Amino acid sequence: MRAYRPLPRRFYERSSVVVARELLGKVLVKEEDGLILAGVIVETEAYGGPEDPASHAARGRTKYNWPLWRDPGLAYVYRIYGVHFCLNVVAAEKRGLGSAVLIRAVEPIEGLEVMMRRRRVGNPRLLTSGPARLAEAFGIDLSFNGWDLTRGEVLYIAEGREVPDQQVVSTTRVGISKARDKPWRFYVRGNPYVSRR
DNA sequence: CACCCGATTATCT
DNA sequence: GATAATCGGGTGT
Repeated sequence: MRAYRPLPRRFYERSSVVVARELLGKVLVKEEDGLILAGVIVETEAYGGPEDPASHAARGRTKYNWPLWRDPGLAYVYRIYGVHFCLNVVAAEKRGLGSAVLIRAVEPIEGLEVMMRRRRVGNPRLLTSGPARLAEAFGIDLSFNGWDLTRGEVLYIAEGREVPDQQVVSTTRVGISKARDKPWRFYVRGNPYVSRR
């Protein structure tokens, strides 16, 4: 019996805004040769298709963003500022719409020692409280671009705990210059691993 | 080819 | 608060 149950593809076959909200409380899992890393998703952001100027889909298809136009449930990993990686999961009512959800923060629950070694920090709060921080802690790089997160192998997202609406905060997205009015960032109120800003 | 900007973070002052 | 890290993608000469 598996420790974590991967979310089925149909979970991701909804609008990215709905999926971003529903991903709160789910578990990001990485399995590397028996080593297990896991963290509860506590912060996400929804990005639309080409009609959302803040989305990478607005650039049209490029060498790296091709997963955005493939099946919901695939990972879209990109390099940012030349030095970091960020993890998205493709989410849309149907294939080809270009929308996705950025995983911005998780609360680490398994594999803390390995994460601390990779991140070279002692304070647990600095391990995974930001999209590039969690990518480094989990060892996520461009080799996972296009990875199918529904297969339950190596890197996937699993069932977790329900987060009641009362604990969910919706605000505008972080770090963008276009379409700044959309309230498509979601996080768990009071969780210490939510990224600061 | 040159230049600018970016879904970020660590490390200064 | 300011800056460097320096890759991917867009734009303009």
